[in-house]
Amino acid sequence: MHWPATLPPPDIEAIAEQVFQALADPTRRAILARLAAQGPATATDLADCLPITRQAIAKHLVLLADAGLVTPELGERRRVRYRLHSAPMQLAQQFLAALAHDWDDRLQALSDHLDRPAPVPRHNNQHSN
Amino acid sequence: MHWPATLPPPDIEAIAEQVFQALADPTRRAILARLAAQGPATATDLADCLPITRQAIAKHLVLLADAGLVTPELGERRRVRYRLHSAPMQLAQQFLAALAHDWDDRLQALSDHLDRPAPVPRHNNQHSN
DNA sequence: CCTTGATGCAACCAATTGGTTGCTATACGA
DNA sequence: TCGTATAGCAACCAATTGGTTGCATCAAGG
Repeated sequence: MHWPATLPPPDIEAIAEQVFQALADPTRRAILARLAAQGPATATDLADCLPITRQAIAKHLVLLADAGLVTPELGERRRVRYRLHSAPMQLAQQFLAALAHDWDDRLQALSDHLDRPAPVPRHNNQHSN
Repeated sequence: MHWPATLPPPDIEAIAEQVFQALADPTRRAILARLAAQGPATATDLADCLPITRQAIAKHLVLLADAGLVTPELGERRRVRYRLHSAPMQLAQQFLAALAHDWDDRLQALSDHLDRPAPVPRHNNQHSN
């Protein structure tokens, strides 16, 4: 399902998950690389320079379109050209950055806490061990 | 295969691919979230708070360790605790950022090129609309 | 010594995935 | 009108994946 790219994304994590899944496959990355290098292309075009069938390409393009990384646009002769769209990747990138930062924060807090399991009270009235 | 984390990564793209693959799975993200929230844990610990078996967790941990997101450390009673490691995620994040930037550059160049197939001369002699 | 709890390994299973072939429909050109 | 080329759909297939059960092993504690 393609939600219009102008509306704010319903869930950053969902977008990020789709982008991760999309980018985890080498064939998908090849498709994206081709689109980045030569601009919009049809599934048939892509099948010409990749060692798999047009239908396999088409399936990948559906997945990429769902992730928002690519948008289909109807051409003149009922041909559908797919154009690259980098916005969701930047979203995923921000998500990754936030996640890494969050992890480091939490782990730092944990380590701080575990280093001082019984913080020394300011008064010297510790009444037991 | 665990290459020692002290050596420089053999290939950024390979690391990124593994991180993407790792982060594409919700169970794996749950494991990582748990490790971020409560610190290092064993596969058995994780199985206690997730609805799948310890062996399933263990398989995910192998994958996560391969991606470098987690490092196993041998504990006292032959127990193996897994500790979170955010470095490869930051690498993947940088990879994503570079990729997005590269795409935008190439697409901008393409669009520039296609917009001016015959560059307009500087004089105001545009002879048609 | 025997029980208990934790790890590791292997086999197995079902669902998903990446890919193919085959078919239909449609748009253009000779 | 017929031929060519492209897009879309469905069925099928093999490999991978996420998960399970079962078993052998090892470390402590009674």
